[in-house]
Amino acid sequence: MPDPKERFDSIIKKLREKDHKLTPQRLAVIKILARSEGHPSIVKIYEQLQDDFPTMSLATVYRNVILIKSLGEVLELGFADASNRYDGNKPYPHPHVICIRCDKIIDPDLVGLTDMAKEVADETGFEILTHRLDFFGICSNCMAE
Amino acid sequence: MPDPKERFDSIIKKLREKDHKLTPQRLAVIKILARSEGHPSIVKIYEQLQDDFPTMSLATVYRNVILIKSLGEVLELGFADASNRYDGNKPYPHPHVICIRCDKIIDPDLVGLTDMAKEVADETGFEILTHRLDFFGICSNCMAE
DNA sequence: TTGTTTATTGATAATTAATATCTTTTAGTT
DNA sequence: AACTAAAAGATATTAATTATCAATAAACAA
Repeated sequence: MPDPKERFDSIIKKLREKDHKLTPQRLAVIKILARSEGHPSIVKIYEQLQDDFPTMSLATVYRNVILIKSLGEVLELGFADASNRYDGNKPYPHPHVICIRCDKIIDPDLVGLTDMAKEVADETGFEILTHRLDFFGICSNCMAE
Repeated sequence: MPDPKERFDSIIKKLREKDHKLTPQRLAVIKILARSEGHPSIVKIYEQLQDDFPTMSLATVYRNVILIKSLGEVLELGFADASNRYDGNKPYPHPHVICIRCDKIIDPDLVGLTDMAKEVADETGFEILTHRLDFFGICSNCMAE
């Protein structure tokens, strides 16, 4: 797992390059994204900021996450039920394992995916730009119940 | 590709088993799902039925697709932008290649995914129930433009 | 074939996450 | 300290999906 501090600095650097202002709210969102503990949702980020920024608007969280995403510094895991989750710690495509009971998301170690992308490109004639691999199941905690 | 006729019959069989009524609208939706040419969206299915059922409600398409899905006879490819697509021809998990320009979706031949599921299960302690693998890129047609 | 029951349809209202709008505030700079 | 443009906060809007409900029709029995 990349160091959250380094991730924070990378994101700040990109924002400075593009002349975006560094507001306290923005920095706070980035701080959470840089860690991305548990692959938080927008609302989870919003809730985590309630103590420090009680007046913060949910729209501000949306706007900032979208901005960071536009810089390629956060990976969006979009779901059809709109329960999107975000990973600003590893913003590049990588597989996920998702518990359908408790919604926990973890990153497994898995190799051979880039080979697959190449294989698919050769077979289909597509120029493959990105990919997404999710495994769905029940985590050991939830299974114990 | 499984024979659409056989797929149609399998779905009908399951509906009979569960004592669901076979309305003309339902049969028409199933006929399209059994083929699933191009992995249609709800609206695409709706539009295809306009000639034969001009008064059909969009809600009816939604309801029937959801019903068939609840029987495990259609694979839902959910997307965060709500542009969901459906495959009633191969209702089990399989990889997809998606053109982000023209929204075409095709099924590549690809092996080794079940091995991965096993690998992930061993590593994470999850009981893996299903998975989803999408490759995103530009198809050769769109690239030629 | 007719009648009865109950799921399904069609039409529309309700829901809800995400986005847009607009005024106020403030970060960055002169 | 003043200026300017971006961002925040509050709220309205949007749009896909789901829920509601009266009317319809499929399935089945007499």
